Amino acid sequence: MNHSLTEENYLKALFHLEKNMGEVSVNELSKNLDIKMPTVTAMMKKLSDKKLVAYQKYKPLKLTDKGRREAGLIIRKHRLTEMFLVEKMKIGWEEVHDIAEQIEHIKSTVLFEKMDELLGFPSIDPHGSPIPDRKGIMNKYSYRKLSDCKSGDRVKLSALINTSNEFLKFLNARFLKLGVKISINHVEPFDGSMNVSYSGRKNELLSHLVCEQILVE
Amino acid sequence: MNHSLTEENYLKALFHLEKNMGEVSVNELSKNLDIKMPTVTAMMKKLSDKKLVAYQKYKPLKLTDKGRREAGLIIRKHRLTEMFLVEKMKIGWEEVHDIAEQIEHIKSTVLFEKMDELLGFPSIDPHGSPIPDRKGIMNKYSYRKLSDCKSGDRVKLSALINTSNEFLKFLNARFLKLGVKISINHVEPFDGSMNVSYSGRKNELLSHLVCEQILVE
DNA sequence: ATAAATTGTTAGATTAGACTAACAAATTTT
DNA sequence: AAAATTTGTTAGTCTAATCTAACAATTTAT
Ligand SMILES: [Mn+2]
Ligand SMILES: [Mn+2]
Ligand SMILES: [Mn+2]
Ligand SMILES: [Mn+2]
Repeated sequence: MNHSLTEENYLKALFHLEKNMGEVSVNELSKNLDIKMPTVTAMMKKLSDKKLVAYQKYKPLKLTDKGRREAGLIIRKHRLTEMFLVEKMKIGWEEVHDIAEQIEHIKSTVLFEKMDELLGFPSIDPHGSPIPDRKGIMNKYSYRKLSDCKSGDRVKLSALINTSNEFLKFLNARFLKLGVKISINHVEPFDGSMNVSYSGRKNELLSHLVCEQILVE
Repeated sequence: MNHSLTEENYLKALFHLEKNMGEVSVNELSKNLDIKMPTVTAMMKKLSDKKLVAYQKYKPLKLTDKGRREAGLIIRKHRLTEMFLVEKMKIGWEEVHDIAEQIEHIKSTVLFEKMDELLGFPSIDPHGSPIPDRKGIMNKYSYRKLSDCKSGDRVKLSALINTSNEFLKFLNARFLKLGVKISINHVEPFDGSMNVSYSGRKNELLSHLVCEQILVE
């Protein structure tokens, strides 16, 4: 129940890869963390000793229930922090991830309980991602991609797949943020780009690549 | 300009010992950090290479100006954090030190600038200790100890020498906090204990040991 | 079914930060 | 001044987390 910062980052990465890809290979985790494969193998054995990962040579990596719960709790701290930084400290949503990446490792129950309380027990972070509960359980959301919508649809921007600094700045420049109601005027059949309108902005053009990163309901 | 958490803790400890004791020995620093002397010697050499400590074999340890500035900046982050946790997050002053001990190592300018701004650029932390400025310079305060006051004095509780969890809980139990106006009714010559009154509490008895930990003006 | 490419493991080295044991210098006591 | 004590340094070991090089297993392509 007490892990190093390094172990925590491995758990978190594994959790996210499992969620997005299903089976996770040593190679994938290695690339994701930018850490060489032998180092990853060594850490998997260590986490296996701690019963956080079910490790078997040459088999896909799998978190144990315990490992998944612990990872969920770290992600909870990460997302509560991001929400706190945006809502209570007025830091831009494109700046909070790097700070949360560090604060998620702080050992303190009271700090995160206070954040939770002051935020009114939020269920999503500033990018629309779900905040795992106190047991580390994360609800998966069921939004669809903006790129899957059709001409005439009127939808609400609810979450993001890509939450990188660069993408968030791209959205800032176009006044796109969570909650914005988007009307799809036209979908260009050739490249899948969309002509959309939303609060104040008329006929904004969004590439297919961008529309694939945006989740709506 | 980029130090490990470990290096930062050494710098901070050195800073505090220099401030309180003047000359600092390897032995003192070793005891203070609860790290064996050979480890401390090794770290002093490392910090010497980084021009943060002026290290000479068998001589007292001395921070360089650079080292003192860097230490000041870490203490600044620590104390801004404590103030933020108490003022903005309503965490008890006896709980914030352990959290700040971790958050002081977070790498982020915006986080601490926001704290500073939201707090209205405070000059002291929740225990009355001065917050170093943006250059890492710390004003030393010129309060006197409650134990140095005499019968009939009316003073204001302004800072604490001991800021341990236990002492803070002791003060909590007696409703003693920063800003409280204390009237000294009587000083017992035998053991130096004081009979004092303050907002609501009449004839509270404080031992000499306790009075020595309280700074007033 | 082989061969080639990719993926994964093992072995051995490195760095940061800790330790103990042994020795040396400095300080204090006698 | 000599002896005893304390303080500080050096040398060598350990663990966590990283790496590279070499080899082995698995998967993919031919
Ligand atoms: Mn994030
Ligand atoms: Mn992290
Ligand atoms: Mn403190
Ligand atoms: Mn610290």
